[in-house]
Parts: sequence; C-alpha cells; structure tokens
Amino acid sequence: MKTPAALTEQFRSQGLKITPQRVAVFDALHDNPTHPTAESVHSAVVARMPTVSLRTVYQTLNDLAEMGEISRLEVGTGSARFDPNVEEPHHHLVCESCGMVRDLHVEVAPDLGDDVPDGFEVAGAELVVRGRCRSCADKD
Amino acid sequence: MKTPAALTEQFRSQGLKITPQRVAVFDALHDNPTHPTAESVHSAVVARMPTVSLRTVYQTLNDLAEMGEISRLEVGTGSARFDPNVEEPHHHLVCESCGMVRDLHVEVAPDLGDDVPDGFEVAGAELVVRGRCRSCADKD
DNA sequence: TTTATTTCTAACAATGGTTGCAGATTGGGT
DNA sequence: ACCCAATCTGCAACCATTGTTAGAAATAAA
Ligand SMILES: [Mn+2]
Ligand SMILES: [Mn+2]
Ligand SMILES: [Zn+2]
Ligand SMILES: [Zn+2]
Repeated sequence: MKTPAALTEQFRSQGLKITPQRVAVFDALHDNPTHPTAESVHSAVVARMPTVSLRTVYQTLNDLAEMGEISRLEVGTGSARFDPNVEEPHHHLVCESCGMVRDLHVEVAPDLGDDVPDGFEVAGAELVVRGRCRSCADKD
Repeated sequence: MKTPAALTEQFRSQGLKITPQRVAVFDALHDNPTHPTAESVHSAVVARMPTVSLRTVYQTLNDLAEMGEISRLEVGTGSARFDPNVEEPHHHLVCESCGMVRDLHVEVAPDLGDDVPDGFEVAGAELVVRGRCRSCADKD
C-alpha cells in the first residue's frame, strides 16, 4: 500500500474526496503487519475519531481493495482480514487458536500441469499454513 | 468419508442415534465431488424428505466434520463448502465467477524452513488456486 | 469568499450464513 | 410396548457485511 500522503494524492486525482475519516483509515493500515479485520481497523480509527462508523471503514477498505492498494484475505477465522502488503508476493500462516495471521515468504510454484482443466484461466494461488502459535501452545 | 453404511455403524458405536435425516445427509455427501454448501446438501436431502430442516443438516455436517469424516472449506465464496474426500490429500481450484470448486491433485511441499516462527506447530497447509473456469470464460 | 456541485458520512435497516434454544418427537435398549 | 436420552424442527438470535438516504462536508466555480 502506498503511504497515506500518496493515497491522498491518488484519491484526489480520481475525483474522490479526502476526508479525515479516510485518512484515519489510511493511517491505521500503513505499515500494519497484523492483517486486521474491519472491526479492528475501526477500533484503531475510533480511538482518534470517536464518531467514525464501521460502515465508513468498510467502504474505505473496499475502495482500497478495488484500487489494489490492499488485499482482502479469507483465512477461515470468521471475518475478512485486510493486508496492506501488496508489494511483496507472499502467503500466510494462521494460528487456529488465536487467529493470528503472519506473512510467510515461501515460494509456492506448484506445477499445476495436468490437473488444471483445459480452459481454466489461473489468476493466482494462495497458500494458508495452519497450526498453533507458540504462545497458544504454551498456554496448555 | 466412509460409506453411509460404515457411518451408520460408527455413529451407533458412539452412542449416537441413526435417524433417517442423518442417513439422508450421509447419502447426499457420499461420493459427491461438488464441495456442496450446507444449503445445497439441504436441497438434495429435501428432495427425498421434504421436512428435513436446514438446522439438522448443519448439525450433521458439523458432527461429521468433528469426527474428521468430512472437511469444511472456506474458499471465499460466501458460504462454507463441505468436502467428503478426506482420504486423499489434495488442494482446490476455485472459479471466482461461478463458485465452482474442484480438486487439485498437486504436490505442494513448501520448504517452510526459516519463515515459520520458532515454536509454531504446523498442522497443515491448503492451497487455493483462483481463476475462471472455461464455461465462465466462454460466457463473455 | 460565497455559492454551487458532487461526494461522503452516520445512522439505521436489511441481508446471508450460521448457531442457540425450547418443546415436541423418536430411536433403540430394556 | 415402554422409557428416556438423543434428536428434530421452527424460530429467534447472531455475526459480518452491505443497502439506503438525508444531511454534512469537501472541492470547484464564480
Ligand atoms: Mn500478508
Ligand atoms: Mn476437495
Ligand atoms: Zn495463537
Ligand atoms: Zn465458473
């Protein structure tokens, strides 16, 4: 994801308006490695601007995802996670106990070869490695 | 997943009762390669037993998943998909246009090596290949 | 700066998928 | 056939997300 300043520029150049609510969402996402849910982005934003609605956070997240500035992940933890790291191709590691999501910089170059039906246009592949993180394992 | 007959045996041996509703769900799943949603399992069941509730279908699917007889997939198509093929380790191919899910028998042996944080217990890895199936591509 | 245009926000309602609950029903051992 | 724990149904509640819209705010024009 671009910096909040660069995003401000980009939004304006597309005829979109810069509101303090949007900037607050940009700030909450910038350099955020936690793969937050919409809810947790909202919490972070509300800490500074108590009136911002969850609806507005969703709207901005969707806008950013449509522009390709963030990506939406569905890792089976109930709600979607948002990832500002779109520059660096990577996969994910998920703790099934606490829901933590971490980047996984492994190469997955499956030889899809024969098993992809003829005519299927592959757009991308995502690997999710599941397990239990250390702090969760230590808990019992 | 075991055969409906074997599941009947297994349920009984665990003190669970065999009801026609449950058997209908077993039948709907047996050798079903479509990765159905709860809703579509329900449709199939209702075709033969019109009074079976969606609640009961969910209940049985959850029971089977807990026993490891089927697996629950979250591939980002809105609702969960259920997969009776737990014998053969495999991954999935998803059409982002129509929601079709197909088995993908590729080897994904990521060298997780360095990138897994110390102490993380890996339980498994799932690859989802996304794209567009032929019939969807042909449509436009 | 004032006004006009256009977009955005907040609040609330609605949706789709899934689960919790209570009371009626039933499987299966006796 | 009887009994009772297990199960089923129908419905309400729940959660994550999206639709709606009137009024507020940001930008453009004057
Ligand atoms: Mn990531
Ligand atoms: Mn499968
Ligand atoms: Zn954990
Ligand atoms: Zn398709």
